Amino acid sequence: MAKKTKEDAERTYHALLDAATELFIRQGVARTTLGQIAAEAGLTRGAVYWHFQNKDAVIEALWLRNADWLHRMIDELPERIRPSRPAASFRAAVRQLMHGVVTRPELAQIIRIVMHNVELTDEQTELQRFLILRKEGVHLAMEKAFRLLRRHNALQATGSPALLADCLLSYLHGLIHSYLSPEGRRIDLSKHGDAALDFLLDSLLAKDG
Amino acid sequence: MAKKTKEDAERTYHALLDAATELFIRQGVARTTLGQIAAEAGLTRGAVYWHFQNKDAVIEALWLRNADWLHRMIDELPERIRPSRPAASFRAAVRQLMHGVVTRPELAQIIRIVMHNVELTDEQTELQRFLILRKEGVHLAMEKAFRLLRRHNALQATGSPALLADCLLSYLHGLIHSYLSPEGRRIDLSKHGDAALDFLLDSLLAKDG
DNA sequence: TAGTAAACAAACATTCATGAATGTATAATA
DNA sequence: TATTATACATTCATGAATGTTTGTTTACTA
Repeated sequence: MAKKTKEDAERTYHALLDAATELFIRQGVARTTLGQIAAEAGLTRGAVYWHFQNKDAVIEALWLRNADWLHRMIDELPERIRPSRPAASFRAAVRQLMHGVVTRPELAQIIRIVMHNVELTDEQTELQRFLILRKEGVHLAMEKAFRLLRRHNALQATGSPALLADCLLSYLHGLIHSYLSPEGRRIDLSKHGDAALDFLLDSLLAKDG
Repeated sequence: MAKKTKEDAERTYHALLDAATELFIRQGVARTTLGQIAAEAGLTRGAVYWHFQNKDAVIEALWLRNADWLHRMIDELPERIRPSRPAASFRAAVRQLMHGVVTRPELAQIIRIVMHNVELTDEQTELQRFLILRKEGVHLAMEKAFRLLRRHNALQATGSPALLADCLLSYLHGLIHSYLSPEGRRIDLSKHGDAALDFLLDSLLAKDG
């Protein structure tokens, strides 16, 4: 087929990512072929290989396109701790994070794919290294936030900032993992998310002035 | 090759499961072929197809072989709540659960494979249905435990037993997921597991006596 | 208005996994 | 001891996914 205008090409690019999202969630990454992705978008494998090197590159591109908001929020996390009410402002920021996962479908999709459909192995692929780098960034920001909270005497819990970050991130991971799971019975974060979060935050955070 | 004695066949069966475990963890389920599993065990694909229908059946068999202790522990959970000190006895039982994951390599392996290397999709495979059934059993036992705790006035948190079970299981899932992850920096449950657990349990449980 | 490069389609070669079918040697058994 | 079922190994046919290459059209650009 012919060359399209730059906007057409961009539309093709997004159409391929959207098609891949659908198929990955419906039938998994391993069972989805690049041919199926192309067909789902009304294109051929040539289009896929023009825009992406391989299947993993599709997932990487999906993350870059859909998870931008998440990384911005997490990077802002330390700055959002107000010296006047550090614990409350931090709690609000974490709530907003979780709320974003619930209300932003494009974010929920890529998180669901990465959580439920990407394998983690000892021998790491390039995609795995890419995702691990992002995770480390998330952890660094969270650890920094907990260091700040301690400096503000806003922590009730003992333990290193790294450990506290691990615990909160593990809990968030578990809650979101359950919420985004295709299984029948799963926690409804839009209703009980804040209450669930509080169970842990009440132990970690001190009560503000 | 020749027919082996019944014990030989059983040894072959376990050798295949062990080989599969190694490869699944090292290079993932999708990138592992049945031929590789056979070769790793010093056998051929014929042996694999004799003992298992397909790759998913290998994982199912692995779960049945390695996760038996886990299911027994979880099923016992409600009975282990002592009317004299309900909160403390429950906390001890949950700790023991997590401790089992840390100290039992065969359990850690299958949990790691199921957490990190089995895809969850909308269109469910037989393996997924199998795993979901086990998960539901786990949730039922945990919910029953929380109902008991409430009846014993051993709960500080409000919220339905189902929600509380969701929260604790999500937290456990997140902690174990991190601990069993192949990434570099991950929480060390053998050192900080109990402290991490307490952060949540202190909010959920009342103080005994 | 060439000419170049982008955006695909289509065909191809290759690899590779699967499943089935068949072969075979021996343990169990009657 | 003859027979049968077991526990594999071996071979083969099929299919499918991948990566690559080549062809074609057209949007830019100098």
